[in-house]
This record gives sequence, C-alpha cells and structure tokens, in this order.
Amino acid sequence: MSKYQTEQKKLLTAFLKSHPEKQFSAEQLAEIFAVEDEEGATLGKSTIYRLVVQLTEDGILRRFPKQQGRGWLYQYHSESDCKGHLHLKCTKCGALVHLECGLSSELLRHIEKNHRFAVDNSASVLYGVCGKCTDEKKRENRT
Amino acid sequence: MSKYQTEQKKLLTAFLKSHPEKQFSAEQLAEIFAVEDEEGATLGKSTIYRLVVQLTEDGILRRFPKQQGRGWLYQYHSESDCKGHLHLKCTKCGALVHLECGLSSELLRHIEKNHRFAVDNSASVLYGVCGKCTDEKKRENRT
DNA sequence: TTGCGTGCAAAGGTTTTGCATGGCA
DNA sequence: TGCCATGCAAAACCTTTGCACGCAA
Repeated sequence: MSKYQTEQKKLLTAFLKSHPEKQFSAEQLAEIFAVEDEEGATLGKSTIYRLVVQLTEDGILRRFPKQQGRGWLYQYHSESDCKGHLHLKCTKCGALVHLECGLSSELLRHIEKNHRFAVDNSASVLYGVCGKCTDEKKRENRT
Repeated sequence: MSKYQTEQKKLLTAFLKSHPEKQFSAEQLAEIFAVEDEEGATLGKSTIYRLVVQLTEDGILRRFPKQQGRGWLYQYHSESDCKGHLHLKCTKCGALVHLECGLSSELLRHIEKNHRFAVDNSASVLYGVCGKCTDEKKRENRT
C-alpha cells in the first residue's frame, strides 16, 4: 500500500492517465522513462516494476495478461467508477469498453442469486473484437 | 499444431483429463512428471513446456493467468462443448463453472448486436468466488 | 525412411532483491 | 528526524532454445 506521494509516482501516474486508452508492459514503461523528459527526469527500472504493482493494488491501474508471451500489460483505469458493470476488452486495439447496460447488471445479479457465484468484476474482462476493428478488417478484405 | 501422437502427450493429457477440476502450472507438471509413474515413465521439463502450449492451441487445455506471480495455469477443458456460453472461475478453489443459462447467451447476443462487440468466450472468464467457498468462509468466521 | 518429438543442458530475458543513498511527511 | 522509496547492479526465476538421439507414421 502506498504511503508517500513521490515525484516518481506522480510522473508515472500522470503518463498513464494521459493515455487511458493504451496499455503498457513494465518493460515498455522502463524504456520510456529511461530517456529524460522535458524536466530531465528519468525513472529507474526497479522503481517502475515496484510502482505498477503498487498502483494496481491501489486500484489506479488495471493489469491484463499478455495474450501471448509472459507478463502483464498495465492500463490507467480508476476502479471507483466501475462497480456494478462488466468490461469488454478488444484484443486488436486494446480499447476497454465499460458495459454500462441494464442487461449486464442483471446478469451479474442473476449469477449471484441463481448460480451462487459472486463475480468480482474488477478482476473480470470479456475479450473480443470491437466494432471499429471489425470494420477495419472488412475494409482490408475488400482491397 | 500437433502431428504425432506420442507417448508423452498421451501421458500428460490423461493426467490432466483425470483432474478436470484442477489447474497446474508448467512448473508443477514438470515436478510431477520428474518422478517415475507406475510404468517408470518420466517427462522432461522442456517437453512439458512444449506440450502445454500445443495442447492449449489444440483446444484441449485452457490457460489462465496466475492471479499473482508470473506465468500461467493449465486446466483440462475441451473447447468443443463450450461454444455459446460463458465461464465462471473461482479464485479460491479453481473450479470452472459452465454458465449454460439463457440469460448468459442472451447477454452475449445483446453485446454483439447493441454494443457492436464480438465476444470471444473461449478467451473470456468471469472471476469470483463460488458458493462452496463462500460457505466455507462463513463457517471459518463462525469458529 | 523421414522428419517431428524428446530430453538434456545451456542460454535467454524479464522480474525481483540487497543495499546504500535520497526524499517525503 | 524517521521511515519509506529509489536506483543500481547482481541474483533469481521461469521459459526457451540448440543439438543429438529416438520414435511415430
């Protein structure tokens, strides 16, 4: 759990917050922060690794297993706004869709009551392909 | 893709098939098969690593990211019977629940049509705690 | 008979850790 | 001022790979 609000944590959080639609591996982040920013600041590799874990625990980041290969991808995603609905993640472009929809909440309640299973929706994602990527695929096929 | 049906593949598949409710890391499997079975057979570590990938691609195993730490857990799970429904996985005991239920299929169709998102249910799992484990938790608290 | 599969050992790359230093509260 | 956090380098860890041999088809 985080106790101090350090400059490094602010930098990393700000960066991820400014790319809410993108996901990064710890390695990628380490590369990005290995080079100086405008203020000449860098972040050490081990700091990155320690921060992503901490920020995930704090509910500021969300991590997804890489579809192939080892390790995780991290994405900015404030936990607080996401109670009670499911998420869809596009495996093509990484977009995260908040499924705020009556049927989705209804299903969660139904599963809880009728199937006696308490879904943890902060740990659950439905993977698939979003409409935009499907359209692009179709367009490609046409050429 | 698999071409030959080797003795090693049969052994590993049979083992996992006989424990359909359990999940194993490649490392655990390597340990298990490092010691001789009744017939005196063992499996090499690299063979295990190669086989779990192959069997997953063949739809015989399903892999889940470890909730903590690196790597994957593998579980026997024939893909063919699981079209059209979602799965629930208990993070306590590892049980995999097939959600064969009208509401679940309805939601999948609804997401496809109204949210323009094609869910790949062979890649998607809802995590949570099953009724059995919830009961056990309650029982523990009582003591 | 052909060439894929296996097993060993070694390499590989990512993530973690120890420790001294620096910085937040 | 007292801890916690950082950063470097080294260690640890798990997984992959090269290569020679064995085996399925």
